[in-house]
Amino acid sequence: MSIEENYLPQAIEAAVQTYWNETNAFTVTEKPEQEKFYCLSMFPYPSGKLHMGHVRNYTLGDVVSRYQRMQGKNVMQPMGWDAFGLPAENAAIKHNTAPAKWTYSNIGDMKSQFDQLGFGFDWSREVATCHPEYYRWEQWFFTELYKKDLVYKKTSAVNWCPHDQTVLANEQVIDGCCWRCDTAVERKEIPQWFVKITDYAEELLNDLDQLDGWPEQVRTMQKNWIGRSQGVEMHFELAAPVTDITGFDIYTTRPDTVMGVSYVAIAAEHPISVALSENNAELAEFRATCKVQSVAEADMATMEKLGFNTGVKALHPLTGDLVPVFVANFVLMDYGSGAVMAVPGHDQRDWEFAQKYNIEIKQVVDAEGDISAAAITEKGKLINSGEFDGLESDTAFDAIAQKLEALGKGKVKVNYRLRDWGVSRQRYWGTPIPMMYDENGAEQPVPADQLPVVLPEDVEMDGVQSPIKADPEWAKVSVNGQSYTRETDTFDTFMESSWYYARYCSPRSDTQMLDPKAANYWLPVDQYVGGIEHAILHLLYSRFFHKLLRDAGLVDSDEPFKRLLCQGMVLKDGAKMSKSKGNTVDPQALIDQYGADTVRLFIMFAAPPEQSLEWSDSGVEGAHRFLKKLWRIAHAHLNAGDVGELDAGKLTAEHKALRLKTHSTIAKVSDDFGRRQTFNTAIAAIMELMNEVAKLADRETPLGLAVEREAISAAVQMLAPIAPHVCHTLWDALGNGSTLLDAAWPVADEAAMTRDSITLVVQVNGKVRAKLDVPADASKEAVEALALADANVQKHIADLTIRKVIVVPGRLVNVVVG
RNA sequence: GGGGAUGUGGUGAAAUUGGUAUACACGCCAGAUUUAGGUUCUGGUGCCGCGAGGCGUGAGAGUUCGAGUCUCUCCAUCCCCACCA
Repeated sequence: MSIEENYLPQAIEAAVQTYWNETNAFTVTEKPEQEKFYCLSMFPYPSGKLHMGHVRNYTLGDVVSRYQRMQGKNVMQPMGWDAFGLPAENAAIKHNTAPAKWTYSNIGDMKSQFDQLGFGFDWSREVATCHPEYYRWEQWFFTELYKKDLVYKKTSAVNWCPHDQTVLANEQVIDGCCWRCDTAVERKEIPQWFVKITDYAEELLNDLDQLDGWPEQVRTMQKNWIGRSQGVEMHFELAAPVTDITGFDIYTTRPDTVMGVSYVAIAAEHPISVALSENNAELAEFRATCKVQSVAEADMATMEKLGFNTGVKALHPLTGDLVPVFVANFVLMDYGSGAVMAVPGHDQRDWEFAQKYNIEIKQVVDAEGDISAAAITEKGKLINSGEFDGLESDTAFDAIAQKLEALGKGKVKVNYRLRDWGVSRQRYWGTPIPMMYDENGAEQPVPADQLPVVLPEDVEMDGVQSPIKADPEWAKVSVNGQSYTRETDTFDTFMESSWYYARYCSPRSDTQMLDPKAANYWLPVDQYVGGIEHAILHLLYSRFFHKLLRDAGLVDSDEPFKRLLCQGMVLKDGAKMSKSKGNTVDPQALIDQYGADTVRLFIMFAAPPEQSLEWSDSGVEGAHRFLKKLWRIAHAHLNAGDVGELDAGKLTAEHKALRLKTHSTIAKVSDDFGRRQTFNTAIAAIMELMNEVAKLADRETPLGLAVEREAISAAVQMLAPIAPHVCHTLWDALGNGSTLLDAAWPVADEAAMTRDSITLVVQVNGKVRAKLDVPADASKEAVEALALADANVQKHIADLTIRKVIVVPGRLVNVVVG
């Protein structure tokens, strides 16, 4: 088959995409006898058009998918839409439309761009999280979790704008004010639904060790987020009861310092603080100032530490000494028990607080440091601690814990930083929470046969209140003759994205959430690709959901994602591409100008996947130039004459050299694709190979053309996952028909890679003084003799004494003189 | 405050197990082809030096025959978490 002389990407790409389309090239089914490979890229939020970050993400996933398919695997690469979320509401208000309409229109646009980029998605498995067929199963699962007591309702603090009468997400609070009306944001306590992720904290932490296909960085971030700490919970009695409260618990990780306690601090929302403020206007005012502080301000840590001395005293659990009780703005109600023991001698924050409020600073641990200048936070030997004197901190931890336990005043306790997952959002564009309330306000899950609770799509947005909250009729429901009121909050959109990877295995099932047979064939995901910004939340919630699905008998694995690749950002002029910075590059314009293959090639070539990628227009030109060169070489080759048999016995030195390059390139590229996932170096190696092909002198003889054919074929196959359209066309032209997708990945021929001689570097005292061609099988002694015989080496040895000669076979000789 | 990443030519980057630092590409310079622009091809391109040679991977020390790579102390940039008791 002949090809056009010029590389015309638009025509080629349209034709190849039509071929894939007509042959359903990426539709897959379970084939138990074939090894499967599930390659998943994080589904996008349908925000409008594709940006470069999307292109990078999905090109990576597509390259891995196509490579694995050429390894003979049954590859599933699905795609869908993370369709619920706040931006749709804002866009709907701005464009005076409904969120659903805006979302579906964006999905159409983005899908067409995906097709233009040549991504091999199995569209028969497409899901959109805003479809009732999808979210009904999430609602069903939530009611199942409710029955298992893994879901509960609790009053919890949110950011509240008193002017707009609405809840704000953390990112909508700007400098403590509402992003929309600039009113100061308050903390408000409202009832919300929670899922008990803390029940799985231990397993989520321990199973991180299994995830050896995950970046260490992500595992560390999750570990820190879960934040396991081992400490002691201990009880303090109040000297006199406050209303009916006689005492309280504190949590500490340093029970060894307990003899240094000189005050205790409780949170502003602590029951004792609440009770005392009833009759104490000053305290009530202090609590109010704490309340104004936003829940999410990043500068909380540096905020001034304020305390209020309540005048109330508590009894030290071991000495019985009276210690003052402070209400402090830095104590968090929802960590530990909302109260802390303060040891100014050995905790810097307590030390500063004690300085400020003139509280005694006792030293009870002997370690390096000056207690009059700063707290001594190092561990050491206990002093001034009565019966515990002389014990090391770690031993003292156990001794003091035992003593407290014996006295019934404390016990060892593990605490997690991780909190239960609050899933209620007071917004419209999300999955309705499938709960309802009777006349008495008692909660009840919506029965399975009443699901889904459908979110109305034809609505008008007023910009303040959710349409399902604004319409009193929507919430009215009658079940078995009983009247109920529906929950009008919707789920956090992380709920939908926590299980979509599993739904892809049986996306059309309308009788169950997952078909376990399909799910257990495809799961776990073999390769997950997405942004590092999801390192904690999405990936932790998905891991949690997978364990919930497992415990519901729907999947039989413990973890959802075997191998994880987090791609870096796309930068321009050193900054992340973003609309607000005005430094974006529109992928569509590039596809129109150069074709999808050039865009894909550049983005894979410019940097390794996990590093940030600096955009360069001239770099794109370079990628395009390479594809043109590949085309030109192939075109010339096809017009050069008949290709003969590749008879290894008749090869010239030039032929052998090119075959050596071809097969060592195959070996390198295979390793780069499979093990290292460094596609940039793989492309560089293929470029080197083509540079060698271009220099080939014998392009007339059948044997020379056979050697060239071998090199070009290998290059086309290895480049196929990255630039699939041009490679499909060239592969066809080389006489293979439309078989590239399933063409077996080339295998390096060891015989072609054997060298007769190798170049050896000779150093004198670590400096290169000569390069020698030596027979590949030369002995160490022979190599050493050859190296020492070299004139330039001799010159540098001169009359110095040879102390040592180091021979690294195949690499170098280092002569040490002195 | 805690955790992590990164730092190499004019630029993006490579060097995988401690063994020739700068592969591949961009840019630039020179030449060839072309009426010209574009395209394509060839050669050159870390710094100092006429040269022999010397220097060179953020800075400084250390281990080693040998360090971009390992250890320690700094510096800079970026990211994440952050009053977590």
